Amino acid sequence: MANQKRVTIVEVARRARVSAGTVSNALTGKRPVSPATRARILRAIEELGYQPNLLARGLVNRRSGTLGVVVSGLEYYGPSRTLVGIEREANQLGYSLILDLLHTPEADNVEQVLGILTSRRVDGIIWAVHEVGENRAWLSEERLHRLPPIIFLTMGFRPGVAVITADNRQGACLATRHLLDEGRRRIGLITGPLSWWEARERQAGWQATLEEAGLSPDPALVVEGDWNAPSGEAGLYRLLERVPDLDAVFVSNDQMALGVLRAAHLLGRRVPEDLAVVGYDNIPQAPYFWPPLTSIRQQLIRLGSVAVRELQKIIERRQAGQEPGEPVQMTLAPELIIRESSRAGAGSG
Amino acid sequence: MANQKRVTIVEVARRARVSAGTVSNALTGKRPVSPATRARILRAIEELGYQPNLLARGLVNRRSGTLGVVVSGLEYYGPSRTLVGIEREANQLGYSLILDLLHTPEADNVEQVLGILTSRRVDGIIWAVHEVGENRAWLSEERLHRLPPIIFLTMGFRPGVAVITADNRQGACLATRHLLDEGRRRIGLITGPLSWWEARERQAGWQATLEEAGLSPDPALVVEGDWNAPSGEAGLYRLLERVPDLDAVFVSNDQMALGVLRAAHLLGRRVPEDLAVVGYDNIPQAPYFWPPLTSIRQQLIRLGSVAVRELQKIIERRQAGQEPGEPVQMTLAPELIIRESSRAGAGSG
DNA sequence: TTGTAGGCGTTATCAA
DNA sequence: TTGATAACGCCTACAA
Repeated sequence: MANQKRVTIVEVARRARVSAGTVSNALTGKRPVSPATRARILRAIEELGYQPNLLARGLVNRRSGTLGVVVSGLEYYGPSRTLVGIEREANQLGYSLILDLLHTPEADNVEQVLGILTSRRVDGIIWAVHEVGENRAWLSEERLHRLPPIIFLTMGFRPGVAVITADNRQGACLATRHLLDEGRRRIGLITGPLSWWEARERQAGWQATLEEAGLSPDPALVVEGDWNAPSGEAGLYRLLERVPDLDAVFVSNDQMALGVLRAAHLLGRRVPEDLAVVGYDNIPQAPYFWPPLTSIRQQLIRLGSVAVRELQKIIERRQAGQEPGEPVQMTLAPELIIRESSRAGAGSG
Repeated sequence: MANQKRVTIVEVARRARVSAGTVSNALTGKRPVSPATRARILRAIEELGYQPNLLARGLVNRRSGTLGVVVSGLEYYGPSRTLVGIEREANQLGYSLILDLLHTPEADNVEQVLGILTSRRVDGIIWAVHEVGENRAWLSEERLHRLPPIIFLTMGFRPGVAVITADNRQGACLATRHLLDEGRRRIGLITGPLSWWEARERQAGWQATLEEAGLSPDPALVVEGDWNAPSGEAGLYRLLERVPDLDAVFVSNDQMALGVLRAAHLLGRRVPEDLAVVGYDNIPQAPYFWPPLTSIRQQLIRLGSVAVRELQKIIERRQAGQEPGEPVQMTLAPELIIRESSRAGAGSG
């Protein structure tokens, strides 16, 4: 296994009795090759078990055929869905993915991650890290200039930056309006940590919808959670202390909503009769909560695939030496999934 | 931005008034460089914003510094945890990850995936695809020989193949023994699809434990599910038809257990008084099920990190031209997490 | 349609 | 300790 000559394009060429360049042409199709020689070449490749070296290829072409993907919160449902969408589309377009995880969205090793991706000469970057606190501080026009094309997921729009995101505000509107339509009037809100952009967006949607309906978004109706179930449970206790006649809660994710359901159960408040509950994310378990949970579905897989396609456009434009043009800023519509936890007529059967 | 000369190691060298080789040595530390010149070099790097080109480096070193990771079922809890562990450790050891997803474990594009990873010259591969049906048919000694070092997760041991896996059989033993200890005697089983190795292992653990206790693992006690909640729900109905005095179920994952809990609820069977339930995986929602679900925790993050470390050992050995030696075959111990769904004394409060 | 020469950005070898 | 020089494996002019 050791003294085998490494099989390169030159070996293939030798075997097929052509030059290396011709093999290259046969492989990439960038220049015509006669059927006869192509056949010889393919046979040689087959016999030798030749595999082109993409490192070498990338070196000369100055494009690696890779995309850097930076993700946080992969342990949650949302990010992993998005990653699936990214991978699928990237694969489709012939890119490989170089994956980097930030173990917390506030991670301080951003420069290190960017450095590695740059050194690996990725053709583009997808930044799928939740916008939290100051974790976009590094994002300056100057910094972007020294980076490959990059597209951001899940953050607010800002000039000069390509952003694609699910419409969180709209999702919250759908949820809140639904509760209003069901005749609820004292609608509480359990948010995610307000340092998170998404949490603030969802709060804004709730607030706007209430105001539109002529109701006051009383601060007493709002409790800040931490995305996890225990904070949802605690949140409902707090809310009911302050607002005993609460008749609905919009909870910023399903995980916390699960805590809310438990609290309601323990307090003997019937859901939905006494208290309607709507979550967010529509995780796979939601239909099996007790009662089944109304929630907001986001097009997360689609988010991922759209991001890749848009990124590719940017890459190609830059490759062609064209001006970047106005960066995409796109928003994907959410969808309300109604289940028993908020349905007027629903009993607990 | 166009007529800027690309900043390579040669540019740095020119600016620091040394040769390219010296810059390389300063960077890699493979050969000594005098403090003075090193300082000049570092300054030049700084001023130029130089980023080494890892493609070129990989080409000459014949090691890319990347690991290929092939995963299926990323939408589930387990695989994404494992991936987190892999990424963390890989990062630690200085590897980048090239990610490939199989959208179904029976995927037929295995050769394509292997081809890409080989072409990208990954230093090693982690195959984190569930063993299902014939999806290991490609795995032959001959095939392995033409591949970079590779380590498999989640499959049965076989000679000559490096495998690291959570101990599914042991997990099932823990679950079943716990139910026996709680005084249960008619213990049903809802399995995953039996084409899955893990499902069979868990069944084997259940069966062995029953036999050990002198009980018969009556086939009537077994129903095959599909890992999803509806099949768990349907499974309990079927089970109770056949075995009306069933007093416990071991369910092969938490998702199906969620369905079981719903079925029990709808039938008015109290959990755990009438029916004890144990799941598998210990997903984050499990403590918030109603009642909170007893489950089996697997060390999935650890599985990932151990896999990377073991893979590195193999890589280094091969790099050093040593014989591969006996491949690792390691099993990680699971842990029983007891909650109300199976606790004797537990009421539903 | 095919061959030849040169270069992509690094590192390793051999001198100095 | 440092500097030339030759690979690494592939692609692209340019020439034939």
